[in-house]
This record gives sequence, structure tokens and C-alpha cells, in this order.
Amino acid sequence: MPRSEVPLDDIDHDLLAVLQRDADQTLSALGERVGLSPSAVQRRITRLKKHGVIARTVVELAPEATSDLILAVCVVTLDRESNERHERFQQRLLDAPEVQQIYMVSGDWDYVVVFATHGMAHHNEVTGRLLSDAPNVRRYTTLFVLKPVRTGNALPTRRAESG
Amino acid sequence: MPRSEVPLDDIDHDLLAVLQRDADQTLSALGERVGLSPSAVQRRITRLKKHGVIARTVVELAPEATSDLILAVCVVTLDRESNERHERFQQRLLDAPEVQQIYMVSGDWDYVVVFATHGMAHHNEVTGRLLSDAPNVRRYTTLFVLKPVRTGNALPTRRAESG
DNA sequence: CGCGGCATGCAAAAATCTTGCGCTTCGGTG
DNA sequence: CACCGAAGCGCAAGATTTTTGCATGCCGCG
Repeated sequence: MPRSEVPLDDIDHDLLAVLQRDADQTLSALGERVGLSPSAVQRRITRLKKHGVIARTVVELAPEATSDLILAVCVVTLDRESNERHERFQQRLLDAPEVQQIYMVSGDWDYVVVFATHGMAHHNEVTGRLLSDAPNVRRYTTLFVLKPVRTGNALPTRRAESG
Repeated sequence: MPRSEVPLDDIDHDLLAVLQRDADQTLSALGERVGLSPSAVQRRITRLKKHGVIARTVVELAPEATSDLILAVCVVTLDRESNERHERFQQRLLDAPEVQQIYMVSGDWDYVVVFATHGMAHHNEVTGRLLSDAPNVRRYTTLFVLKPVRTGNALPTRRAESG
């Protein structure tokens, strides 16, 4: 339930910074980091979840531990800019588990899409189906990832943090 | 401790798929989904963590709940391709909390970098410091994100999943 | 056919999470 | 200046969940 505006104080910012790096800690451990009792931490987390600041908790896999992993960034331009075509394109991508991220962007390209597949055959199959064979894709280019230097979705909730 | 090869059976794949979407469940709930007792689930998770398949557990924030959020994808090419320069460039990016993702890629560009900042002023400050003023950046282009259609880092551990 | 190795379920024990309660702080109000 | 209500905290009891020891069942191998 994303409320319009949720006021966050310094402790909330600290807490979110910590949780975005490691959410696998007890409330006591978190409390020590932010200087609060376990129950206070818990109440804040509950509030942040209820207000939709915290969207979800997930596990991240090590890319190098996933066999034959191929990551690729594709930039895509659609044929025509009708809303309906965009909807269809997005939906098709959303339905594919190999599509890790989708960003609609400004400029020469319409979308940036990140694919995660197993082996080149799989990659070709997926991008072929979702991009090459798509009726409204005008053009796309693939940038193969040689090394995922950093992955993650941490968002800075404030300017610089310390801990 | 990433071991060389960790054999994963069907239940492991199911478990990882579930955990990558929602890690905020009790062992019993997870057990129901994958058809195992709580303790068995727990032992599998422990094993996956120890072997480095599961890298970490994190909280994801809702982009729309983060005020003034600006996401941008920058593609970057360095001046010279020496190893040392790459190291330095990567390290500088790694030190910035506003840098969400860094991919070294093949082709015309060397890197794809995703920035998350608060407001255009912040964005300019960060990209200015890390890209424009960087001594070894030859050229870069920014694709501003109009809409984050999908975010996340879920990796498919096997071909298609059902649940 | 018998012997480990391995993963499981069960249940007890340990730890963590959850919640009620009283207290303090902070503003707004009479 | 005193009073009142909202909000957030710590503490502690109670509810759940996690953790672990143990016996069992299932292969694969000698």
C-alpha cells in the first residue's frame, strides 16, 4: 500500500541502508546497528513495509555459482510508439523469467532489457523469441556481460551514508 | 565460499525460485511450497548459503516510494584498455552508493552502469564526478529511465519454472 | 546381502519475534 | 503555565519460529 509520502528520520535511513545490504539479521543485531531496541526496530520495519517503502525481501544468488550463466544487456527500439504496442511488448517480457530487468528509457532507444540465461543456445532462443521475432521491435543491440562487477538494487534513501 | 560445483535437484530449484521472489516466509510456509518439512528446508537453505549459491538476503525498496528518484543507465567507454585503468575505474564506481549496477560488456562500449540518485542535481553531481571528470573515460551516453518496468536480480537456475 | 552415506521427519530445546503496558517526549490548547 | 493526546520507546511475558539430536528409510557399492 504505497502511501503518498512517508516521513523517514535518520534511523529509518540507517535501517534501510543496513537492510538493503543484509536483511538476514536478528532484530537485536539490527537494533545494535541503529541504536534501538529489538521491538522498536521491528515496529519500524513493519511500518516501512505497510507503507510500501520496503517492497519485499528476497534472496540474491551468486552469478558465478549459477552454471553457464549468460548476462546480456539489450537496448531496444520499437517500430511505432503507440501505447498499446508498448503494453504488449512489456507484458511479453514480463512473462519471461529470463528477463531480469526492464527499463523504459528516453533517447534513441526505447528500452534497456537485462537477460539472464543458461548458455548461448538458451540466450538465442529467448532473445530470438522476445526480440527478433517480435512484431513491433524495429531494432536492437546486445551487449554481452563479460563481468558483473556489481549487481543489486539498493537505492540510496538519502545522500551519503556512513555505516 | 563458492565451491566449484554444487548439484541442485528439482526441490532446490523450486526453493531458489520461491526465495528469489519472497524470502520473508517461515520455513513451514516454504516447506509447503516445495513439499518438505521445515527442518529439511532449513538444512537445504543452510547448504545453499554455505556453498555460495545464495549470496545474501536483502530488502528491496519500492522505486516509487523513494522521493525524487532518478534512475539512469550509462554506457561508458574508457580511453585505454589497460587492466590497471579498469581496476581504478571499477573501484571508484564501487565506492559510490549511488551506483546500483556495473557490468563490463563486450562490443563498442566497455561498461553499462546503472545510477540511482535523488533529483537531477544529485544525478549530475554523481555522474559528473564519476564519469565526466574521470581521467580515463573517453565517452559515455546516458539513458534516463522513464519507467522501471521491472527491477530485480532473480536468476533462472533452470529452464522454465511453474510456481 | 550387508554396509555406509545421505537426506528426511519428528520432537525437544533454544532463540527470535510479537505484543501489551507504562513511561517519556513533544506540541497544541485552554 | 498546566493539561491533554499522539507518537515512539524499552521492558517483559507469551507466541512462533528456528535449530538440533535422533531414529528411520533410501540408494549405491562391495
